[in-house]
Amino acid sequence: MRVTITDIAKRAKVSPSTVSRVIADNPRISAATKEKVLRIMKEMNYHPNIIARSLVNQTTKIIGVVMPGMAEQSLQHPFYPELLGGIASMANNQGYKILLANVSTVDEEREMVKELTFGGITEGIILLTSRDDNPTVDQLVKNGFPFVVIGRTENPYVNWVDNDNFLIGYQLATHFIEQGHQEIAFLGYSPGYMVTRDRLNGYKKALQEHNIPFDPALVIESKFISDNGYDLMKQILVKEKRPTGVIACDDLLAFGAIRAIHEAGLRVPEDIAVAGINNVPLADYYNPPLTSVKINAFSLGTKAFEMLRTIMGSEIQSYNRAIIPAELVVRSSTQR
Amino acid sequence: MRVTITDIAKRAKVSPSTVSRVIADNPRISAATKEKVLRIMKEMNYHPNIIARSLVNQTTKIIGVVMPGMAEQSLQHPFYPELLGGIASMANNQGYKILLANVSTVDEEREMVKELTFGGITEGIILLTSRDDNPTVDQLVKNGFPFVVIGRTENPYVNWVDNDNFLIGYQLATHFIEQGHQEIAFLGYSPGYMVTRDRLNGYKKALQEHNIPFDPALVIESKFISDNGYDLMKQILVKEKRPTGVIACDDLLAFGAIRAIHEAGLRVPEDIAVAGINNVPLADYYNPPLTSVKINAFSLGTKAFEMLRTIMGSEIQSYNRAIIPAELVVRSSTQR
DNA sequence: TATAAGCGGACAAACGTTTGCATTGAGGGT
DNA sequence: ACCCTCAATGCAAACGTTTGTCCGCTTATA
Repeated sequence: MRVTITDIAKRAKVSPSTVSRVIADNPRISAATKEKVLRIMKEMNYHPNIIARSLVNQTTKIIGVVMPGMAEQSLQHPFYPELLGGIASMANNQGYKILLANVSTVDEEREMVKELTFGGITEGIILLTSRDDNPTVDQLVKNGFPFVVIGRTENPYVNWVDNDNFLIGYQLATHFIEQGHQEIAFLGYSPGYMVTRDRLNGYKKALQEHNIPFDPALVIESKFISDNGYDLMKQILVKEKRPTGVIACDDLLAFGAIRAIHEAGLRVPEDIAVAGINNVPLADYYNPPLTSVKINAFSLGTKAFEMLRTIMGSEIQSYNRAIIPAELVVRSSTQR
Repeated sequence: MRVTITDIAKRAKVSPSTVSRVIADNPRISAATKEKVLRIMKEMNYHPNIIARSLVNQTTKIIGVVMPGMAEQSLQHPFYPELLGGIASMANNQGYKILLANVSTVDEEREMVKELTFGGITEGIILLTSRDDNPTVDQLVKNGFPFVVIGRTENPYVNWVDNDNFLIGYQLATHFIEQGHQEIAFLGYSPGYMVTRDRLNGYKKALQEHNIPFDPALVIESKFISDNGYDLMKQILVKEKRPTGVIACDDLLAFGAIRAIHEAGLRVPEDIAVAGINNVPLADYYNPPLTSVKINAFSLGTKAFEMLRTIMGSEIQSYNRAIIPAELVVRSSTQR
């Protein structure tokens, strides 16, 4: 049997309310009794029951983090844990805990979000998603629960945090063009994901600014992160018009692509230059070291939490967006 | 204002207890009222308050997962998220949620665990640790809270799940020896971590069985995962007696080592064979593809949860251990 | 017909807190 | 000596559930 506030009260010969006020450090309690109660609390190894406390003051100090398909390969990507780390570190600082919900299907996601919003256990939600047709988001908007999405969302009523993926695509393409490339493949476009769409658009913009015609044949679609770049790159290498540069939507894709290029007897960057996105730890150690874009996932996480706190704490409705700067990291894989 | 069970009761002209029993699908409620109440619940968009429920029946369906230094680089390692995914998927199936606690310091860990155990919010804890002098573990043992550690622990009163790291070291070394190697370096030994100690011992055993003298100079210490293998490998390459094989305690270390070897103008595996541990996704795509050991982190997670459930559900005290088999994956980096 | 049995539902206590308000007692001003 | 004030503490309601017990009604049994 756990020791409760009344046990303390009895032992200290005061009322439970007094004990409660001691815990809250209420100034109306005299120093003498405060000290006595505290001593007894130590003696009996008392710890307040968070559930009971939550019930009365309707606040749990818990936020929910909903991630898609943790069971799948996607979570093996270093991006997720770094993001999670950002959220967690900020949350910790402010005395919040994180309820982690991993969902595999859309239905599961909807059900989980429903439970988290109405169950009274979380005060706010951070949702990881980059698919743009997300019914969960609409649902959250509808019932006015505080939430922040990581990943740009077109629904105007949502608060989100993201990198500027358009700019990322633009900067990468510009970098290639400045290095003298004209035929630049775009690897890993995935129509359902806004991330890749934005990046592709940025890429197009850069081409346009330099009067390079856009060639749809150079865009290779894939199921976002999961597909491996090796196979995708092979698709490119068999084409008659071989590109001299490859922008991959993810470093892992880029690694696969480089391997395919090597196998074809070509060199990186001399024959084909390759860049990835996300700047995974290995990018720097790969052979050749891979040009990439540092996404600052950790900051993405801290910012998301900060935004969520703002929303939860404020009476006035508002819709916020935050852009976390990404930075191009040029390495040998794109430098002659 | 959230809609409560009494709101439903009023509207349905029944008592709150009846509504509660409808939710619990209690057979004492007639089909007619059950149907009526359910309809009204839908209409009013009712969802039970989990906090209140938890308070009365002393069960939250939440388990805590305590990870060290999420804020640090360690969590970027694919191992953690895969493990987390295993825990989460199993937890989800059984209607449990996960409270994620990331702690940066030992003090923080102790404080967090105290809160989780006494706060009444979690029913059990999974602790990730591989340091063997862990005061948190002793604390948990002392107050009899159900918990499982991921990582072998010497304290006899703890339940744990782990790979057989001794066997992993043994198998890797044997593999090298069978390939004709005699001078095999061991990269990434970290005295504070049982996992690397076990692996080193397995390695020694294999040497001994083949009458190869153990040479301490071939063991390169490092701060577990964080150090990069590139620098460590350089330390080896300057030595007069160059090994022909390298066992790295982690794939990331191995990648760095390979890079250093290449830079020194040597080839893998012809001049020096290299193997890692953990079998990260990239191991298969690296150049050359890296021999590694599949750790099955996902199973580690599911098993840990399963064990925790067993402990929580059982009255009788018992101390359980589980070994998740690891499997050697031989690739070109160690094959002539 | 009287009564036991059984069904469906209501009542109220309990879970461990917090908090507005009431109560008590001491001290000070008149 | 009286009242007022104020400080320190106690009382009890409330948060939203669950659940043991009791009650009234119907139906079957003797």
